[in-house]
Amino acid sequence: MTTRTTAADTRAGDVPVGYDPAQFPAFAVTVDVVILTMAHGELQVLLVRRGQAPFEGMWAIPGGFKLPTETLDEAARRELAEETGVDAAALLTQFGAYGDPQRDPRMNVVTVAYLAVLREVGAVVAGTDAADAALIPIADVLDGKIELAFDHLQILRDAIARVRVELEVSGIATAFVGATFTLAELRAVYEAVWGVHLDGANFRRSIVAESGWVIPTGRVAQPGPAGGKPAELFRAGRSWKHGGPIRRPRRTSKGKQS
Amino acid sequence: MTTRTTAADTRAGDVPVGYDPAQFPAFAVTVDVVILTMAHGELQVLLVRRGQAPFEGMWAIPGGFKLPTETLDEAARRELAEETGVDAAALLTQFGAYGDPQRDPRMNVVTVAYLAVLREVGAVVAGTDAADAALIPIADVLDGKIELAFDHLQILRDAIARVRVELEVSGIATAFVGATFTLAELRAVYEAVWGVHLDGANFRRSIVAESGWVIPTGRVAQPGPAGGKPAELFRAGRSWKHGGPIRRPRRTSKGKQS
DNA sequence: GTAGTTCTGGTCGTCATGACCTGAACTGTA
DNA sequence: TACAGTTCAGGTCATGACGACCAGAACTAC
Repeated sequence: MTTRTTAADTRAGDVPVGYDPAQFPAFAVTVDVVILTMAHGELQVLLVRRGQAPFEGMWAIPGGFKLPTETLDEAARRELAEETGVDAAALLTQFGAYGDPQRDPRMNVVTVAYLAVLREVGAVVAGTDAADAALIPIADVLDGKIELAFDHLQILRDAIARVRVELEVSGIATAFVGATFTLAELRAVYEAVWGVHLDGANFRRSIVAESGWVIPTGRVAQPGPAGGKPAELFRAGRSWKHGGPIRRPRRTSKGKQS
Repeated sequence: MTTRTTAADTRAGDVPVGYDPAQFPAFAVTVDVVILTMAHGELQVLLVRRGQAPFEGMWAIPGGFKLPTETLDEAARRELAEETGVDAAALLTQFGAYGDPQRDPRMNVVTVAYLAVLREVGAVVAGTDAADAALIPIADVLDGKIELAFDHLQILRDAIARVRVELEVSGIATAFVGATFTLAELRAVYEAVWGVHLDGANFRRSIVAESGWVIPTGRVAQPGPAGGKPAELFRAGRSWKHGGPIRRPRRTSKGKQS
């Protein structure tokens, strides 16, 4: 705070108006989008397979360069649209930036990571080259069965940690399900992300007590192949930006555990 | 996901090995560190006064350029040490990246923002040029009494939102207080950050119930000028990275409200 | 028709928590 | 020294949230 001598010490604000861009360290800036979805009762991530070195043939999180004319959020939105066809800025949550000089062996690239939670990515992926992109269960990645390029394993880990918190503080859960959904579907989201078992009856009690969070549509869903009483259909109520309906249990309830 | 034509569509991974750096949009990357502390019962932020255009004379969050040889975390650590003399990577939490093309009128700068929670920044600040840096109550900034340069108001808002969550999910609270502290001091942190009133007796009950979170030292603190029974002194126990001791009350308890 | 399944609504007991109270231990002042 | 004021420590009490569990309703499959 006293004297600043090296270029590194120069504060951004101290740059003179007529600056020389080459005078400051330049970086490539990319945006990576971790696209999560629920499929077959599991949390899955959309990955693309790399066709070139380095890490050729390995899976990676989709992403691309930020343009000088767009914000980071806009870049993430563009990337999400390119990968899935979904154009929805509201679903994107920035959760981290990664700038290790060695993270890309070719050049010094800083990446900003976004989290996108979608329903039904499967149909979109199927429409593209299947060898190029696929939904992978996150368990397979975290277990090391699927190896990721660059530092993308760390990015994915951070994304999952973030969505776990987000589920509690913002209640992003309804983004995983469709426009209308049953409480069992919604509960499956919490169970898969948190890795806990939640009692259906208690879950219902908590959700409906959080007034306005979900809104009954009056219609009921088709029962599954196993039968059972048809479930009420709900739609998302109050925006999930303003607090979650239930809290992650501290003492884990009995039953399956992640 | 099908065909990629524009340069913007090119994925980072698709860059050939023998690349030309000028071929990709280059950005300056800076790291800004929001340094928060408690003083006079208020949450305060360390700000520096700008000496040059643009935004000359306005207050700004301290920061500087990332070097090509360091990670973002290292850059933040270096900046924190430069501003406060404190060298502690553990206190730094990355919470956001900002890349609006217009955020700096001179050049296209992407900044990565870090949160640092310290005790007793006052002594450090007093040792430097007082006109250059100062602790400002966040209320004065949020109220608009103090105007910030660039998009630093938004960055500060995000920092505060983050520390509120962090207090609950990671229990960063002990970073605000000294090596030893009373429960009243610790409680004041929660009250200031969350803007709620917490009953002292209930607070004690919750904290000591979270076994291992704080550890009694056996010593007692000097009572304040108003007297009162001397308070037990505690030290931080289990690392605050692994969950918080108390939860933010949902239904606000009666008393002062932020 | 029966068994199996799922959803809905309910009870019950436990535990967390907010509100409150009392005594202990200190300060400053009369 | 006596006393008022303050803070801390420990307790009680009532309410409410929540986990565990049960029973009936409504469906599918055999």
